[in-house]
Amino acid sequence: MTTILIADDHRVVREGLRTLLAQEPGMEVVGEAADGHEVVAAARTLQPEVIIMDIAMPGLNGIEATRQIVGENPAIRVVALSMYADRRFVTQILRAGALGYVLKEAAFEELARAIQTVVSGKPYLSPAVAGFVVEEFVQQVSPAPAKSLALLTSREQEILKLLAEGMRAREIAQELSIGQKTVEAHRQNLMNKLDMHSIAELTRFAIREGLTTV
Amino acid sequence: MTTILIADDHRVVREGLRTLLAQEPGMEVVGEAADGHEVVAAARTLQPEVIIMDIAMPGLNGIEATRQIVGENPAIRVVALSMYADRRFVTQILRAGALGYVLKEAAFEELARAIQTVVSGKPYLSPAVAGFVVEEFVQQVSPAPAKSLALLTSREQEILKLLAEGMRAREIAQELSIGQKTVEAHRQNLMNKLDMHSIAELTRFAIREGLTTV
DNA sequence: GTTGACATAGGTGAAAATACCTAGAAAGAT
DNA sequence: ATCTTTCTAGGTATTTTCACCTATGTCAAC
Repeated sequence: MTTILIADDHRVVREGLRTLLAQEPGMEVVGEAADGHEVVAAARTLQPEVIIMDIAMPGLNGIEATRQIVGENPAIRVVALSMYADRRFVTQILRAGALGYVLKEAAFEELARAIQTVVSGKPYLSPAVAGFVVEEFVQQVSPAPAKSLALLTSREQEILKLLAEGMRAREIAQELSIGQKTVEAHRQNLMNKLDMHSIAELTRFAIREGLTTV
Repeated sequence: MTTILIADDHRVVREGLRTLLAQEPGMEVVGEAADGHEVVAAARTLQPEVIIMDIAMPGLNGIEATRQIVGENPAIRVVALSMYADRRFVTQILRAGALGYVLKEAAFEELARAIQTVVSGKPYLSPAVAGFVVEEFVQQVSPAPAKSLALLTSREQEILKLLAEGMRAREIAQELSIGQKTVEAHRQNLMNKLDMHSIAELTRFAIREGLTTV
């Protein structure tokens, strides 16, 4: 019996997956988690064989959660379940220790196959993302270093969130009761840390990391 | 027997919902759709009593799809199933003709209750979003008019996509082999159409509308 | 055939973003 | 105790955004 932990911030999605998995012979859902911190804790106590991991979760995202979980117990197999066939997500979560990457556009049958594959220790990638891995292998492309929220201080995250919501430096300064120059300094610092150079990039990053929603 | 059509661009989510609904007595899933155009067509041929409608779908989004479907057949009850408790989404899709609004964070049991409620012609809103409607009722706030991609020309959509991906006006001009001033004019025009005033807002809009991904 | 929408592009000006610099106060770590 | 980090904020300069204006050629609609 393969024990499975489901991590996704949408309860309806968790319940749907749990019901589908209940119909798979040999698979048993032993727990659910709604954010990154929960899944790290649940992995520690439940010691599941497989974790189905959503990437976009509030708080700690799926990539960081995977890094921590696999760091603690490399025997746990993580299957990333993502909305996006984005090369950065694929490379980042694989480097963080995930063995599988399945798109939400895929059929459930593919997810089941991925689970069966990773329990035997072999990787499984959705066809649409397998190409990225091959490309990087062939081209010896050094993947973009993983940028994550963990690089930012809490104040910087706060500034980033407000920037991504469309506020100007002056407005943020008023909101937080600090000087406009201070906000600009924070913005510059976090841009340097993330190696980003425009509000558009910051906005996308903030959404990816769950700091704000679209 | 309540006939149900599921519209969501993620196949795993559709299958999960279908399985969960199959266990509800008196409910029958008669079809699925993966984007807005599909659901409009499916609604016409299948004539379901209820449509579970994801808001963020490629092509035609859930709000526009709802507007068209309810415009054709007001007897069809639409339950919006959304990731976001965003007041604009709530007001827009309700004005487009949806009767229900359920968050993906909600339990499946709540979705089932919403379906039962709307088949009897009564609205159902997740508690987290009901407040918006009450507020607008109380304050007599005129809701922000629905902004959609349909307002923009194809050239404007192209510019918007590139802006949202972090490119500057000068870079876009080079990319499209037109003048920087032209790009700026397009940007200004689409900002006026959408009543938005910053790159951050445009970026979020572009992601919401599926022009680009995070 | 005139009207209107669109893509193109130029001018002007204020505001904001981007990118550097320095620097002090406070808090935490080795 | 010293060092580092963080938050704070000021200076300076360049580039970009944002918000108006006008204007021309094209093309489809009426």
